[in-house]
This record gives sequence, structure tokens and C-alpha cells, in this order.
Amino acid sequence: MRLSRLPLNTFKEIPAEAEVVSHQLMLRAGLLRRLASGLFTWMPLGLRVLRKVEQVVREEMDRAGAFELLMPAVQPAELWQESGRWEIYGDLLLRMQDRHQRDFCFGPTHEEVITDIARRELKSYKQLPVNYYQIQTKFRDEIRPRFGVMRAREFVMKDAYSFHLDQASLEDTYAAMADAYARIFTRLGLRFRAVDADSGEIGGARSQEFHVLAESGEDAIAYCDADHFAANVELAPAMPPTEPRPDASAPLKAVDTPGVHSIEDVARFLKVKAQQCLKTLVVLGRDDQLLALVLRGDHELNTLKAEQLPEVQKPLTLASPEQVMAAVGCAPGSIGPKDLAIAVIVDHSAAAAADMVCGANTADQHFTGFNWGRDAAEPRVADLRDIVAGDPSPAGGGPVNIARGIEVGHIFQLGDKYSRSLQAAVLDQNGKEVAMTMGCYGIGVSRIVAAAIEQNNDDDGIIWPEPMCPFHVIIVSLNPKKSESVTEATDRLYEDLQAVGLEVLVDDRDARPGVKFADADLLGIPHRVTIGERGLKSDQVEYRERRSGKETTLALDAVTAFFRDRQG
RNA sequence: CGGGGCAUGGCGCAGUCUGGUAGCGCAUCUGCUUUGGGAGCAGAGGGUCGGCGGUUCGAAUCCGUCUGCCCCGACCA
Repeated sequence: MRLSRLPLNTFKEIPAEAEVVSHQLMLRAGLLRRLASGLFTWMPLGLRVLRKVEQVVREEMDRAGAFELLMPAVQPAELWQESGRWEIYGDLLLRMQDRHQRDFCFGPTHEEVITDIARRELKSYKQLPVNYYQIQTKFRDEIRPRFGVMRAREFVMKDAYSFHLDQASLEDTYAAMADAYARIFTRLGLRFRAVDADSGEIGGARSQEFHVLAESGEDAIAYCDADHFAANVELAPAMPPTEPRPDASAPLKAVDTPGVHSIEDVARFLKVKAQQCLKTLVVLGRDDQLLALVLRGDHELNTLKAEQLPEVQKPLTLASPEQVMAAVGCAPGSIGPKDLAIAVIVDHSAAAAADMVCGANTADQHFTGFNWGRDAAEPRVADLRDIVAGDPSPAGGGPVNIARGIEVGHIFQLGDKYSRSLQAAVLDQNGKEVAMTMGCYGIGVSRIVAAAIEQNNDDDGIIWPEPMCPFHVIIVSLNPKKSESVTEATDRLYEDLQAVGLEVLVDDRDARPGVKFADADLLGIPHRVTIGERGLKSDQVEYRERRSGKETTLALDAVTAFFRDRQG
């Protein structure tokens, strides 16, 4: 492709609307343009990247034995009513009517449609298992689209759905998909991690997320390299301390703490560490009874874990200050477990600590030297907190680390949720009708592009992993208008490199060298060959690798061989 | 949906408080010079100042209202 023909607009300045680096760079490099909130046009160079990702995904899905099909983006309401999700899905579902006032939606996902296909096409256990997939545009009317294509409303997703006679068969395909996903992200040249995950709204037994590791990631992942443990922090169990609780050594003492409420304030005021404090959170329980959850001051409440408790109302809701005042007689900032009028559940770590600081259930007072068993009954304990770096791995391999990641894939064992509601059944060996068991497997194709940039960029721009670069090589032609020899050498190299299978972008624009170098860096093309009159005098050109910035001089005649050897 | 912010040529912004004939940088076009890391000079084009209403002799500026967008929280590929 010749840049002199491609209307490419790059920006020096960062567009005000872009918060994260991938969004900024995609706009600056002219890969992406915004149409409306959460809606984007993939410009020619951006689309090339998207297509490459699609192709890797497609090849690995095919290799794993899945069959590609393409379902409609627009879906009739009847199917969604049948599954019960027409009501449940809420405003995330973009609804519309046709000219006959019949209800439709723009598909945010395709369980209903694929299950409809399955119940029509699959009649016998002999046809199972089968795994269908598509690469297609979804629409989810997100409350707050952001980060460009990372969380767009319209986005490209690979979604696969497998159908099975039994759980064992599902587990085989699930494992094959986990394997295929690992191959996909490896092939794309991304640093990633597969983690145990919450199955969320979709429901079902097992689920794993695939995260591209990046500082800017929205999710926190706990992992331990020694034992291969990896889980979303949402889900990672925090192990109870193995050390027994130290004996009480300090007397219980009430101290005045005027205007001191948050753990941070309390710790500073009393000159103790946050981990010497108890944090008491009051939440709504079942039957609207209030319930106190107690954590160590340096720990965070884990919503999912709290919601697992039978006493806790789901979704987890913090009690209002008024409710707290009415139930225990003081404001939320002064609550502690001693003589508390409501039920108390304590995190393992908080229960294993002695001589703690906690609220005194009286305005502007805290206790120091609080001890379980002495100052309050031995509490009911549970795992209530987020795992933190340094906690022991649940798999026993040593301390965990915390990394940040961008979720780009998610695989689920669905079970029979949809096959039951939509009555997708086959006849088994005994001629008996059984609901099929399902799995579903998603990859955010367009999100991968943004995630790759988040993981691979520097001050000068994007650094594409080679498997997803829009072009392998950019030839920067210096002052082609002025120099016949430069133009000739450029054209010849352009042909030669393409002939050995490379995708080549030629910067033959009538622009100054600095502009071309800056754009080449911004675009993130992995390899750059600079042809200028100066070097040509001795038949030499310059090669520069984008990622390392390393430059070498090559003989013009040797460039093609250089790349051919590199390709191996 | 709750909280905060913004809306002025394609992009980034000033001007708004204190009403008085819309400006800067980048980009674009022309010419000359320049040409190995985002050139210089000279000139040019391009804006109903988000929409609607109001106040005023006069509104980008004040008031009201609507819309769009961005950021922070609960969901997700």
C-alpha cells in the first residue's frame, strides 16, 4: 500500500475524548474514528489489524473442530421471551420494532439463536458433540461506553456454543477451547493469563477468563507461578491464617476520637497501622435485618464472597447511615463488634488478630486493645475479603502476586439453562429425550486490538506484536520527488519484499523525513527500511526495528534476503 | 442510573467572571526556500460559538431549557 494514496491523518495532539493510551493511539494513528458514543469506524489500517486477529481466531477455532456459521445480528423478541431474557436483560438490550410493530433486538449475544438452531438441527446423540462459532458484530447498550474500542457498544466478538449429550463431553470441549484460546493469544504475541472466574449472569458450573496483562487493565488477577494458581481477585479464596491468634496483651480501653471515622483517619489519629484496626461494614441481610461484616482495616470487602453468605441480601447493599443509626445507635464511622446489637460475621484474618482498634458504637469513640473471646464472643468467621499480594496461594505453592489484566476471552460451562428453556433436546441411546448440555466461549476480537496496544506501546506510539501488525514493513522513502534513484530503489524493494510474502507499506509521500519517521513510529510497523540518497550512493539502506529501536545498515541488494532469513 | 465536568473552523485550546463586529497553535490550500526525526517565510480558505427560548440597543459571554460528549461508581468480550 502506498501512503501517497491512502488518506491517512495522524495527529500530534492527543484527542481530548481519549482517556486510555490505546484509544489515544488508535485515534492519533488514524486507525479508528468515532461516530457516536461507543460506535466506531475501523479505518483501513485499523481494519487490517482487526482482520488479522479474526483470522488467527478463525484458524484456531477451525483447528479445534468448531464450525463457523453466521447468525443474524437482529433477533426476534419471541426467542428472548422464550428464554426469559427479554425481561431480565434490561436496558443493555437494544430493542427495536419493524414496520409491522413486531419487536426485535440487536443481538448482544447469541445463546437464543444458536439454541434455536440446535433444536431444529440436532435430533440425535449421534450428532453430538458439536461446536458452532461465528465472528460477528454485537451491540450492548452499555451504560457507560469508554476507552474507545475496549468497551464499545458495538463490537466484534467471536462467540462459540457447543452442544453435548452429557457433562463429560462438555468438559472435553471446554478443555479443547481452553487450549485453543491459549494458542490464539500465544500466536497473537500477547502476554496473557487464564484465570478462574465468576460465571456471572450467564450462570453455569465452571468458567475461565483470559486476560491480556496490562497495567491499565480493569481487572485484578491473583496468581502464583509456583503452583499455576490463577484467579480473578473477585473469586480467589483468601486462605485463613495458619498462625494461631496471639494472646491478648492489651487492656480494652475506650478513647475519644472526635471526628475520626475512616480507617485511614483512625490509623493516623491513633498512630497505628491499618491492619491493627477492624473495619465494620453494615449491610442489608435477609428479611431486612442488618448485618455487620468485620474486616481488617487494610483489607477490602469482596462483594461476591459476601453475597455467597446465606444471611446477606443479594445484591450486596450497604446500609444507609439512617438504617445504621436506627439499628445500633451510632453512625457508620464508629461501629465496632463489641456489644453490637446486630449479627456479626468476621473475616478470617480479622478474627485471627489481637489487640485491635475498633469503633465503640458511641459517637466519636473507639476502643483500643479489643480482643475476640475476651471483649466479644468468638465470632462466626468466613472468607470475606479480596486476596492481596503476598497471601498464600490456595494451591499451596507460596505467596501470590497480583497483576492487572484486560479480559479478552471467557469460556463457560453453561449446562442446560438454555436447552431447557428453549427445549433443545436430542434422543439418547435409549431413545429417551434429554436436554443438551451446553458450553459457550467468547473472545472480544475488537477488544484484543486495544488490549494489544495497551500492552505494547511507548512514547512514540504503537508497537504491534508482529502477528497482528497492519503491515510487516514500512519503506520510508526520503525525498522521492527529488531523487530518481530513491524512487527507483523504493519501487524495486516494494515489489521484491511483496514477492517474498511480506505486507509492505511505502511512505512515498512528499513530506519531510521527520514527519515520515514520526508516523512510522506512531503506526507501530515492526520493521522500517529507510531509503535515502545519502545511503544509496554506496548502495545502502537503513533498517530499524520498531520495538528495540536498533538500527543497522544493509546493502540494498541484501534487504530481501534479510527479511527472508528472518522469516525462517 | 447517581455524582462531577465539558460543548467555540477537521484536531487541541483562549475568549465567558466584567455583554460591544470571533482569536491562537496544529492540520488544509498556493508560492518561494528547505529536506535523515513532526521546517521557515508570505499569503489563502474554512466557524449560524451544541439546539431552542428569554433578558438587552447589542449575547460565544447573562438567565431558562433541551441535547450531545467526557470522567468517577454498580455490569461485561
